[in-house]
Amino acid sequence: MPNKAKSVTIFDVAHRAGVSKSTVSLVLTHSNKVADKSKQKVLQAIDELGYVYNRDAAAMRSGRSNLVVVVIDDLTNPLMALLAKNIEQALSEAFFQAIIVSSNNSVERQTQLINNLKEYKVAAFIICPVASTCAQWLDNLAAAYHVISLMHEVPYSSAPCVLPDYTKTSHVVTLQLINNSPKNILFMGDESLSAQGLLNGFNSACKKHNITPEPAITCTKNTPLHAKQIFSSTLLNNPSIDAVVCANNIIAHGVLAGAPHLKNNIVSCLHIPDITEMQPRFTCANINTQELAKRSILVLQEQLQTNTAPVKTLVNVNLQIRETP
Amino acid sequence: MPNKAKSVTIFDVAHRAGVSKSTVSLVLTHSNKVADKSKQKVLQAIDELGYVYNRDAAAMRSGRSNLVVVVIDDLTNPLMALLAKNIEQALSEAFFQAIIVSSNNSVERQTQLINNLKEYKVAAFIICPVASTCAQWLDNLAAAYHVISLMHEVPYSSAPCVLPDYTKTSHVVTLQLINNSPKNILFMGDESLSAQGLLNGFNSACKKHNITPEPAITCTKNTPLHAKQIFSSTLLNNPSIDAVVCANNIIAHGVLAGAPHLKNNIVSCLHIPDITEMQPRFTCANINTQELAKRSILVLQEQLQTNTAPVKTLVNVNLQIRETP
DNA sequence: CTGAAAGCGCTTACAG
DNA sequence: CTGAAAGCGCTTACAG
Repeated sequence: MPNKAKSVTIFDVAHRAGVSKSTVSLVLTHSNKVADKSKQKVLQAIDELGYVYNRDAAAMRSGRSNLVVVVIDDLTNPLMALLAKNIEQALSEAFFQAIIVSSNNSVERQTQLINNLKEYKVAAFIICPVASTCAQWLDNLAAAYHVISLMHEVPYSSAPCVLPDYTKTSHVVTLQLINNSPKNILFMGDESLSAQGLLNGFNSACKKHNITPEPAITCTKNTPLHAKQIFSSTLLNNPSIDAVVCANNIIAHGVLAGAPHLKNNIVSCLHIPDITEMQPRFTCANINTQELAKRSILVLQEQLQTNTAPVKTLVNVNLQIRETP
Repeated sequence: MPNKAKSVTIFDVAHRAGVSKSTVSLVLTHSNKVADKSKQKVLQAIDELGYVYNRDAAAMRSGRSNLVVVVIDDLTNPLMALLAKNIEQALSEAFFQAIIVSSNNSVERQTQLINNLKEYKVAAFIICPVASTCAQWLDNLAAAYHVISLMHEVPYSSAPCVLPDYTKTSHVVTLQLINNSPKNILFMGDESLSAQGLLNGFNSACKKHNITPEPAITCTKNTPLHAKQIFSSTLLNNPSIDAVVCANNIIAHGVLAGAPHLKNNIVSCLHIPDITEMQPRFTCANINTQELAKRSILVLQEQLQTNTAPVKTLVNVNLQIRETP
């Protein structure tokens, strides 16, 4: 039962309203150089005919579009899903239409998606780049399209980016942990583009207290089970570890499962929302996805209006201390 | 730094390849009535010029499109995020481009989104309808566009739908619980469109064993905290309740928190993936999102090719019994 | 198998 | 403030 009578065009509207096509077009583009009386007639005709605006035709003619592609690295990560939702909302308030797609942490899929979407007229790409994104590739894209890198920064790329202050995140979380006077403290990162920032903040916090941390460890898979296995075997080789800073609460849960006796000495940098959790189980830093979304749109609008130099926007995070159970 | 030299068109390609526009168009639309030699010349010219196909122009002229809008009710529900990912993948394999948007469980937002997206040329709408969706509205939409209702069925709507077998889900889960010979069994539903199906399966399982269940309860908010509060007060009024069938594991976690002594008598119908969970904590039924995605695409393709009568597709679920801890 | 021509539904100067 | 005309980049019959 598809598009029947899809043939209502501005010509029909103009005819019915007793004005010219141009006038209808001016009404549709919210121009102010149209008489109020004509405008009312046009709006009424639109209503009576059930006319729907054809944005493809408009975009083709004008060279402009209100479509913004949002490439999420992993929709099944609840933090990224929340971010996607907030971005969509913020775009909508700025009169853009979001197109959300997921690259599933695959650089090939990321490339393919963007190449596919280049074939449609879009105003910009907001990308949460996957780990192995090439800086050259991103810069080439940014040379031809409006691009914003969100949540992660591709090293040595000059594309504008908006992200949480990861270094501060791990710094404050680590300082909080050091209050417990641990002896041997370990950082467990993940494979995301932001792991380095987290490690830096961790190291600087240790240095501040003249602590030499254990050699940092990376979880290749972001699951509690994997984190548990990795941590358990690390603990076997180095039983003196008595405190752990984890990149996120997924990893923290795995570490806790592998070493329940450390439960007061495990903290998490990024808090990923967890549906069955009734209250945060680890001291962590709260990522403000709403603020990230808002900032991205501001940067985007600035880019669209004036071709300004790319900027790096760091969004603040707030320490959230676990209430002792 | 936007679209510069965006002016490469099939005319330029045709010129460079030494053929006509028509020939280039035929190559682009994968027609088989073009000589191999010409095809190679065209492909080479495309490559050399960095030509990118303009699908908006093509869609406008041909009246066809490969864009499929996927309206998710709540992206922050991990089960729906997973479904979105699988739908996108399945669409991609069928040479469609998915556009994912989230209605955030708001019927106004759902309407607004779809009205906005009607202004672009799209091939179909795949909608996970929110609770208060009006059947008349959906039927009107389905009269003008290709529409598939996914995960939820709007009562009395005649739009084709693809969903898990909710009635069977709660039925098998309840039967499993009845094995523990509980005395007073309660159903706790949510406010989704699928709650009725779950309740039916629950009731039929009770009836089969000549059990009269307690009056069912509905959680107005899908959070463990709310479920805990609701259940705790229910238990105060009716302390004899000793078994609970929950609509999903979010609710089940709340119930468990409110009544830890019932831990072996709490089951969950729908399993919503939970990032920090290492293994399922409740006996539940597994929803196969991949199968749901695949089925949706099959129904969609059938609709597009032949305007067949709308069908209702129920996808099977598998009981997953919790291992006793 | 290829070329010339018309047209999809808009916007945009440009005259009136 | 309004109208007639050109054109955005394609596809589609229709002749050759």
